[in-house]
Amino acid sequence: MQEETTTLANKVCKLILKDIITGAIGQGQKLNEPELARIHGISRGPLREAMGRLEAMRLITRVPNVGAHVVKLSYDALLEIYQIRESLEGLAARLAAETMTGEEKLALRALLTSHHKHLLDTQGQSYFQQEGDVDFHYRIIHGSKNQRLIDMLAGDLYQLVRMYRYQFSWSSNRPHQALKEHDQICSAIEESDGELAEWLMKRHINNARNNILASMNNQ
Amino acid sequence: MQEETTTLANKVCKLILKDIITGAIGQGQKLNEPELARIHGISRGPLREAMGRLEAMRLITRVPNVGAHVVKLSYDALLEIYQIRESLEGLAARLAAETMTGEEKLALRALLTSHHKHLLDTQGQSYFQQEGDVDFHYRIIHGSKNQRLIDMLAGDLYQLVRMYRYQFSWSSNRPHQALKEHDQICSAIEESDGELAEWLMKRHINNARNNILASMNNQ
DNA sequence: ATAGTAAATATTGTCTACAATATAAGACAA
DNA sequence: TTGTCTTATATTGTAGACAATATTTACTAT
Repeated sequence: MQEETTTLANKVCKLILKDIITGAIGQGQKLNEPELARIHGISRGPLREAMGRLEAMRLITRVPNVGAHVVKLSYDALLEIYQIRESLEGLAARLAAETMTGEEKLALRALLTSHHKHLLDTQGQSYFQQEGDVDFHYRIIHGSKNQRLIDMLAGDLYQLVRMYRYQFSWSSNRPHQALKEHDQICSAIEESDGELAEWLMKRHINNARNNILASMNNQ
Repeated sequence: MQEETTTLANKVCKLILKDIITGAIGQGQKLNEPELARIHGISRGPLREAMGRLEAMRLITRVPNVGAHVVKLSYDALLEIYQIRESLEGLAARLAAETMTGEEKLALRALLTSHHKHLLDTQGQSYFQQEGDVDFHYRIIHGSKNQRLIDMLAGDLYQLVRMYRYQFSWSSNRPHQALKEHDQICSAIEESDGELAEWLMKRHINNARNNILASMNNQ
């Protein structure tokens, strides 16, 4: 087994990333460089590099000579993200339908079968449901074979979505419906019907968006 | 007039960015830290921060303990970008049609009028035509009012597009057609017809994409 | 001559110290 | 008490030196 060799900035970046996503470092909180460096036992050099990456992901914002703060989540920003996801994941679904190999399609179907089983076992509501959703979308994104698209969706954007899931905990209260929609998308991909896959994916994400809107009005 | 105060990393980042986009620093070229620092008269600290941002824009790639290299442009990557632009700028056009103020719409029309005049004066082919195209798309993107979308399109993605324009010099040999398409999009926006604006923008970018494909086959 | 290995060099990663800027605390006047 | 200015403190930005890793060069054996 090869020893995983990486840079300090990388390791610390992942640690801080996790703290931000889970909320251990709260929204709007200031990131103090000497303090963070001390906590992780490194110097400010690599720490600042780590912070630079978090800034690139737009999880923190930096002002020269002032410092870095964790972004503040808002429903408006979340809706913006879902608009973008609808466009981009729609594209991803179309490309996936056109280019996924038979093997990949089988694996996607197998994933859905396992989700279906889990949903019956746990009667929805479980944490698994969230991760399952992520997995499904993740596979389709990668199935698009468009590297730039993959980077945009599976990189920065999904970190933010994860952050919202942790901290807004809106726990999509429509697991059966969502799974059914996944099924439809999967079928379209199996039949290499790109146009349909795109349309279904856009509707699927739009439904999720409306779900968010509804939970907004409840508060 | 307020003195523009910023950080060394910021300034040097912009300088190197320009050199990469114009090709002064060629594709695939290694970026030597001590050398670059000496050239710009700064230390390696801020230089590395600047490089971090260029990496975030995906204009350079870094490998731990090895170093940074300028990305290599390829038709495949360019086509990937145009697929994404088609989706995202289509979305931007729809949102712009739905949310642009009367003032913004007037300014957009004025821009097109000026482009039309320029095209007659210079019989196309001019450098201006490129920048004009950028301006038009830029305004629509900002008209969308979706900040995340604006960042994605007007930020990283457009730097790459500029780099391709400089170094592939495919000088879209269809200025009249492109201007006509801009006109149509502008009209749809003026009428607040979001659906049509989206459809026209997607076709517009797809045409540009086909133009690239054609110039690929010529080589 | 070539392949492989070991020393030498160069480059990147990291740390510490200092300079520049911003923030907080305290003194003074209204 | 409140607002403003001055001073003190803390934090960020930058520089330079050292450590760790990669690359090149030189050498040896086949």
